[in-house]
Amino acid sequence: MKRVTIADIARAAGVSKGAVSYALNGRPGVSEETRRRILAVAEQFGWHPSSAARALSDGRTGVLGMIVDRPARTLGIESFFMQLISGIEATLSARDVSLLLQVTEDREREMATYRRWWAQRRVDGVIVVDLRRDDPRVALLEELNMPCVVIGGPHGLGTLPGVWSDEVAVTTAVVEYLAALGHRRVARVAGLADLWHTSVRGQAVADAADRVGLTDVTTVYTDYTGEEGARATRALLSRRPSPTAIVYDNDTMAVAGLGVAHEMGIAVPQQLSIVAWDDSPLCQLLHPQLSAVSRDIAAYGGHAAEQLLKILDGAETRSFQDTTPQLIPRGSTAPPAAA
Amino acid sequence: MKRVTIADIARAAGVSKGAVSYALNGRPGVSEETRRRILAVAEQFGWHPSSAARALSDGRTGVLGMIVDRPARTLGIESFFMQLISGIEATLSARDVSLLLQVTEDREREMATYRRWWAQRRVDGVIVVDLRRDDPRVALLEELNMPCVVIGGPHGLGTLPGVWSDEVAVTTAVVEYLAALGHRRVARVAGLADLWHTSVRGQAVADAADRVGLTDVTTVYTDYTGEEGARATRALLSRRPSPTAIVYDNDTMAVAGLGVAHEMGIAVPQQLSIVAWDDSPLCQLLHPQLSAVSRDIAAYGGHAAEQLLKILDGAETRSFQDTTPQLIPRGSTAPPAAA
DNA sequence: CGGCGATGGTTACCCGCTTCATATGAGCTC
DNA sequence: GAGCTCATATGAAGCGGGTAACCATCGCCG
Repeated sequence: MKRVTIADIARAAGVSKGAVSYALNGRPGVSEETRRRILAVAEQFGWHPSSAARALSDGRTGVLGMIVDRPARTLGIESFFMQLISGIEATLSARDVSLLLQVTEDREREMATYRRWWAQRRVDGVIVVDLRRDDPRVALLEELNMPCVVIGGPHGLGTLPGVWSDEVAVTTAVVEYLAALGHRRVARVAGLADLWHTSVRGQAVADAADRVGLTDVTTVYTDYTGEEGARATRALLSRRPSPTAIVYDNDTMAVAGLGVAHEMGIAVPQQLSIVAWDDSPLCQLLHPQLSAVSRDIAAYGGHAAEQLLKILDGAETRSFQDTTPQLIPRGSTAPPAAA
Repeated sequence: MKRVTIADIARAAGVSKGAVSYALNGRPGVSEETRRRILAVAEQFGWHPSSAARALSDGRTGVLGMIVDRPARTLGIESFFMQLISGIEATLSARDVSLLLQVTEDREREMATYRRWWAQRRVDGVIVVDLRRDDPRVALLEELNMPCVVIGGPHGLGTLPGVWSDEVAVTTAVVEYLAALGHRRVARVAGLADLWHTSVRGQAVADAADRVGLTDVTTVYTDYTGEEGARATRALLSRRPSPTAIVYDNDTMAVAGLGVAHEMGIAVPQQLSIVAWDDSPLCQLLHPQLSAVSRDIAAYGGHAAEQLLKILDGAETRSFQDTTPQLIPRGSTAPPAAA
């Protein structure tokens, strides 16, 4: 079954291929009446221009790429990416741009994919996630001169544009809040040590702790899984003296931590306060409900997509600061039991 | 900065464009020595053939599409899709095929996108999820004659190939297990009523209940969110007599249900047994750990991708039955308290 | 009435790759 | 050495659009 092409439309409308192209793309060169006739015929045939032919001719594919480099095991448990993706999609689909997604467990492969995608002109640009310290992808993308937006920053971006939020501000707010409640021994169950935002939060915690006079701040690094969150929590709660508050870098680990507290007979929030990073519906389903740092992840993705589209439209590459995440206190935080 | 094309490679290697093409694609027509020389030059230039030009010429894009039509709100909470996607990717990336993803909240838009993708030749085929009863997408894809694989079945597929597992068998096993424990009043908090697998499970529950002599089986339909799972649980546990066991169609709702039981002072598993559908690490982080129906979702996605690739390679369209999900009993199921 | 600028439309070439038809020449056979 | 076959390589035609350059009308003005 032969497929419909621009030539078929031209023939059916009694005009040349060129006229069809002009009509379709809203360019001058055809009268309003002819344009309408052509569009009607196209509609009737259900014709859309071949993306390959169009891409070949004008060099644009209408596709953005995104590579997620996390083990499958940790991907499923985090709602972050799915929310991010739906935010990106909401922006893109309004402009008929599509998202090419790659999931890999290998950083070399991710780099190779950027190279290949660009060499093949498979995408117009990419959205980069999980910015790391000394991230080799930054240099690669600069070298390739490939349009992109990094979700993360403002540090470690090189000359690349980023979309980021003020992690320092909210981290400080969390520490100050816990200090104000009376906590003096606070721990943090962090995520992957070499992600930029992990170290930004770490630095902010240290600075804020200094300022409010917390001297006993412990950090444990994990891979974001519930297992490691549980293990870290057990270790922390087995110390003497043990922390009276723990901040988790994602909700899964916070849930696991709550479970461990139950298991060890430690009452939350009476004996232990818990704060989850990245709020999710899950945080409100538990007892007690988890105090959490909340941000609109979908909007975040949407902004990144918008920035990238602007860049592709010729705008100067600029970074974008998103709204600052907010701490939402719920039932899992309270003043510590009298020492 | 002009980009490298096949002509540059041909010139540099001192051969014709045709020879480069043959060498690259492993076709006869060039000697081994020439082939090696050409490939070396290509490697050195970092050249990859333009996907657009290739697609235009041979009609294949090397891209598969997938559309997820769920509200963003419910997408994030379910690990299902992310796991599915990583499984699909694992299969695809081994063959340098990419996945085009669209997230929409609108069924009309999903249908329109299939039409557009196919008319534009943007994808070689699609993976279809969330099969519904009387699903209009089936007729559309049949009409378009667009290569596809449906995740779901074996019913309601029309002539389309599907990848599915024996939901009836595992559902029956769950009911029989609960009956064997001594439960007589069992409830099910189901997902979206018009999804095929929801009704398949419903029918299987009814049949099995009949067979083992459970007469009191209630089903409540939800949108998979924790909120609705909690609400449904509250309603069920407020009845007199109330069910002694509840089966949930996803893990999020099971977690919510556990929370409600806590809230109402109902002991799990002593007074209420809970079974979650689709196991996840989360199920093991709670106390008690949730008994769950487990399946390898990533493998499921991988199989779907494989089937579709086979079809694209000219294989006859055939359905594929995946391994049957297994019930994994944990701490949330026990014999009911003596009535 | 000739010349001029709009307006509306056509033609032909280009984008980068695959592939078919064709050419060249080496190695054989009779 | 003429005639074949086989292996290797080239040239050119298309794939389906975009667009620059060109052409035909027509109305208008001097």
